[in-house]
Amino acid sequence: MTQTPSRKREAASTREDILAAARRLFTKKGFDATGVRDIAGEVGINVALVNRYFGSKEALFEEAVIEQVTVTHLLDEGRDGFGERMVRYMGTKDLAPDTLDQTLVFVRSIASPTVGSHLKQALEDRVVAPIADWLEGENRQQRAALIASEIIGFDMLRRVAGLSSLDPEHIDIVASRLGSTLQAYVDDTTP
Amino acid sequence: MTQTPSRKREAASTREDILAAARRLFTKKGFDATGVRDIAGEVGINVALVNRYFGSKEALFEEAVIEQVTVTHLLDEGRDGFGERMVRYMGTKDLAPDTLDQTLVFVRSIASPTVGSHLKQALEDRVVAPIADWLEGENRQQRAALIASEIIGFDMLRRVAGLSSLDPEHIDIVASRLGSTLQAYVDDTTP
DNA sequence: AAATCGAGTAAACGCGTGTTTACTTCGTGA
DNA sequence: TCACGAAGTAAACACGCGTTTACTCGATTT
Repeated sequence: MTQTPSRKREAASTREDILAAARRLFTKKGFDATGVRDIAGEVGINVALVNRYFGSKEALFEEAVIEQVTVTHLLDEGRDGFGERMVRYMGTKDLAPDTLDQTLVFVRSIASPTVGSHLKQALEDRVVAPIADWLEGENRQQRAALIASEIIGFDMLRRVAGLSSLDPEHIDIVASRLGSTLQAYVDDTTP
Repeated sequence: MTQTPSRKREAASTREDILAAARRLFTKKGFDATGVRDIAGEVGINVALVNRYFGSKEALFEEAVIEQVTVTHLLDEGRDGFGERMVRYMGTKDLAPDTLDQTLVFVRSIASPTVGSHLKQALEDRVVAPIADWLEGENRQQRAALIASEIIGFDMLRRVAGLSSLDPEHIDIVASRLGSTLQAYVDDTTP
């Protein structure tokens, strides 16, 4: 009668495995619908290790998700052609990503009594504020908020709600329209 | 020792009270974060009555929320000036409504394993499809999906995420920009 | 006035959750 | 080599959930 064989016994890589599994599951099902036993099961470890390494499920979410929230990499390519580039990027993303996906985890966890407020703060500090700084002209705060809202709204309806009219096969129609909408916010030209 | 005084003893109005409390709480906290004991507590009745009148929490959600989803009343005033009118309507809604609020309940329950799929279906059948029928010209499905995504995205960031840059005091800036964006989708004029 | 039937209550059931405690197992340095 | 500390496990804890069962109460009906 062999016991369940114990694991690699390497704290650092186990920690990373937990983080990776947490990102995958939090993205797929959101914070509340993801159990610590789900995470431990994916990694192949005992439940207690999650709390041992991260203190709590909430703290794990903080490190696995919140600390990773960023948007600067999307702004690096400059303001020219931002709209269409962004829509094509967002509009062809995989429906079932196996890594952290910021939009999905945001939409699927924003209602959580536990981590919802953390996500709101991260959106404000790490998404909208950097976009506002990146813009030029007047009303940057409002334009940045509108840019974020259109991108998140689009991604929510396409990938979370599963609207087939926004499938990648219609990317050209969507990219030309939503793309120029976003570009108008970037360039500060009311259409 | 007086027992807890029993209620009015009127089935029809009790049922309505449960429906009203359910709409309020589902809107405020979403399906998963709302307990049947919360609902019963608001009405001032015993928990068992909820299942007695509605069968299950899920069936209660169906009757209290899903069956109420509609968008036609927003389309009645015609296509002229739709964009600005819609943004002003959405942009000045109360932050803490005490009745069913479609956007809030959608965003806060879309990740639910229980009712998420019902909400997706309702969005497709009772929101996007009627908008598409209401439009004229080409690519109605895509334009309708984009209209819905912008409105929901805006409302989500303003009222769920609480972005202060979208506060009613900035309604003029937002209405002129997002309003003309929406109008361009309605009129089928690429800006 | 007694019988009846439905509205409402109290209490428990079974299950799943995040977390904690006590234990075992293994690699390594004195 | 052997003890020590860390990595991992097993099992339970306390709690909240949706749901169900058995009961009480009260108004209406005959």
